[in-house]
Amino acid sequence: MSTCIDPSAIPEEAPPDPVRPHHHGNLKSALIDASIDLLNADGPSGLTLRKAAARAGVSHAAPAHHFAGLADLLTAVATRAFELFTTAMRHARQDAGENARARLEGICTGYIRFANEHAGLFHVMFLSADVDRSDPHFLRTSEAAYAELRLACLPFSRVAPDPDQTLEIAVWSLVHGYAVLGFGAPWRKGIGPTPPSDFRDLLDRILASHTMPD
Amino acid sequence: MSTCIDPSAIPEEAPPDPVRPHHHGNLKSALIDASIDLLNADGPSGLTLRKAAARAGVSHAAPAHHFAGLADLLTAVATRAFELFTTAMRHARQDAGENARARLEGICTGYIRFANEHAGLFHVMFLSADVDRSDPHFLRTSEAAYAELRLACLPFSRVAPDPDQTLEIAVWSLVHGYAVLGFGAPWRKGIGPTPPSDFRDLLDRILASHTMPD
DNA sequence: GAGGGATCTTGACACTGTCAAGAAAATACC
DNA sequence: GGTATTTTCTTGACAGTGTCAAGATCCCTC
Repeated sequence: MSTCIDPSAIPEEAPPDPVRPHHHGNLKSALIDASIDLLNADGPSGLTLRKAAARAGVSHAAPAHHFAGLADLLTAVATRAFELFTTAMRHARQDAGENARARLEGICTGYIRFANEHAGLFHVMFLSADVDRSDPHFLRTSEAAYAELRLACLPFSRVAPDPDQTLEIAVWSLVHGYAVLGFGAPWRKGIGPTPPSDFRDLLDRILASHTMPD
Repeated sequence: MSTCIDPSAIPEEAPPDPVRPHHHGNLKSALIDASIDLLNADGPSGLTLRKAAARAGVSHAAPAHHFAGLADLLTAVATRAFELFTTAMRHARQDAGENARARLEGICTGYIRFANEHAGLFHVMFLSADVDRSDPHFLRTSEAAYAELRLACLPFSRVAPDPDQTLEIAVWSLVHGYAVLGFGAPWRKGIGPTPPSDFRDLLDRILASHTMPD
């Protein structure tokens, strides 16, 4: 009897999708990737739990098993983004060579360029009200990014270590304010004046009263 | 027959609400007020078209006749907020007296204090992705706020007028970055280091290389 | 006083995040 | 190896959101 029917010929009852098994395999990471794609494509409001799920090829409620909610996904995205941010600044520093001043400049340039080129991500990292900024994993990676900037400021400290961190806060506020008030993200256009041709002039004003280590 | 029934006794058919007439009177302004209340109470995500309508005592679709959509309401709220912002800085400047340096410091202090005390509004003004920042009315009021800061920077310009606006952009970026990276809004907690005891130290670094006009 | 435009309401739609219940697969356990 | 449990995902539902269409109501003008 069994020979009468070729098992491979009959339309089998429920092989739901041979290419996509029931288990995704690495859905958590895939959802973060999808979210970053959506943010880069459509800006801060382009990210949605359901759209991220659809882009990862999964039903709308699947993310709930990996993220407690939208805020949790946003926090994970911001965390991943800070890793990219740190490596971007690190590369900018390395490209700048050995000179301490050039290195700090490189960090700041990387900071601003990242804000412009990844405006959606940058928005989530710094401006989203939903990210849980007390999350331990988020804290660790964001502080790693700040450490990169702090390290570049160290050679310019009036006293080392500066107890009030005045210089690094000044540089950090300057570059962040400049990046945020800028210029590049289409949904932030027209916010301010034309940026100066070179950020160096602004940095000069912060470092003017200091000895140049090189 | 008519005497059999006291007209004031029967539950009349449809006097919908004697205290609230069909026409609100000044709904557009009332919606902006309600939105500001909601933002101050519940933060940036507390503002909703329907909630603003309910708070103004009006049906959920009524705002559509005064605002093209949520983005339009947000733009109007941001515009109103910039007016408050400007007067706040102006008061801070007047309280600071005649000394140019003290006046600039007052402006910056007012800037930061406003960001902390009206965090929800500040978020909409500067950080919301939905505000139409090319709206003429918005542009006018926001530029008035910037003018207040620019005016306070004028006495410190190396050359007057500074063609590159380097100084004012430096001060502006510094104070804005400091305010945004701060400190005060509960949903932004834990973002950075402890702020220095006084913003004056940071301002010193911007103005160090300049002649003090007073 | 009648017409017309502005203003508001009601109802509906698609979309959102979130929850509950169940199916399917992987894993643990005996 | 076979069963039980846990993890993972699906389906379905719910309230809340912005937005649109159609109608009721009011005010103003002619």
